[in-house]
Amino acid sequence: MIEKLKDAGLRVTPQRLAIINFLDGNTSHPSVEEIYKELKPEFPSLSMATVYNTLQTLENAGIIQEINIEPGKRHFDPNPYPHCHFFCRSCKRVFDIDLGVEQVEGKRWVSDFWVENCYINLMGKCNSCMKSND
Amino acid sequence: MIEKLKDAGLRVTPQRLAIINFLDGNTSHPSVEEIYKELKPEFPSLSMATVYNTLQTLENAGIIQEINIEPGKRHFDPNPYPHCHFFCRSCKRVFDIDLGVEQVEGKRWVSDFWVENCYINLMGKCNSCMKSND
DNA sequence: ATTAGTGCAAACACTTTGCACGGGT
DNA sequence: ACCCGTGCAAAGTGTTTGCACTAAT
Repeated sequence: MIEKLKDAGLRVTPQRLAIINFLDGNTSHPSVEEIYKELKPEFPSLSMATVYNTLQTLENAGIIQEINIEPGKRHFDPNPYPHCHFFCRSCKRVFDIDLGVEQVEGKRWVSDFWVENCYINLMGKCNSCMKSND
Repeated sequence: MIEKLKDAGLRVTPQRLAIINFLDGNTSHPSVEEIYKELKPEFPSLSMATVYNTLQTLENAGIIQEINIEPGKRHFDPNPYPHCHFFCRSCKRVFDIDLGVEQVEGKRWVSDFWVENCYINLMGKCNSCMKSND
């Protein structure tokens, strides 16, 4: 991921490294605030603005993907390739979910629209919330 | 739609009628503010709170569907059945788009998740924004 | 040396809440 | 008469912005 940063002509700063390290291999699909809270102890000077900036930058560079699944809250996924997500309305967590759907990658025309991204979002309750009746 | 209101045990108020009338047959997928602005002249006393309340109520009753496609802004569709949407990043409009995908309706288990809704969202640029280079 | 990136605080956009009043049933 | 729905204002949540300072190249 650090290589990808350099390749994109972006500067390697401690803050960016920390965010990348936290996201890399992370399957929890954290929100902006979760990322901030996680890194704040280690980086007391870290500001929300930097987290927002960095995530936006990484997304623009195609290194991560934004997940717009929880109304009014942005989540991020270190895996930039299209895949399906599930949002639990009860515990508010985001999961990867395999629907066996083959998602087309890359930009293309679909009828009258120039499609750049495709998102498949499922909503409901995760198993543990179902069990505990939340 | 008015019948559906009554069937759901909801009161038929002028505000709700106005919102339903505006949405019914409307394919523009308006945001909350667009609905408010449209109806305000006709209903000077109308408040945003009522618009939010009503839309939430109609969604809960399964009469309309919410579309979470523009980050940080809610849109609504009078068609409550699952179908695909396209969001133009340039003009910020939401369109119906036919992918020829058969979407399953109703709640069901998908692997470990209790799935209640499914959304397929495409993002990019609409034809007219492509042409005008916006 | 240059200029991209950071951090702070204030501003912003959208949504929710509490409560008194009014209208639908 | 009951009580659901409305409207107002205030508060809440998440995000963006402007600008001076700092640090990566």
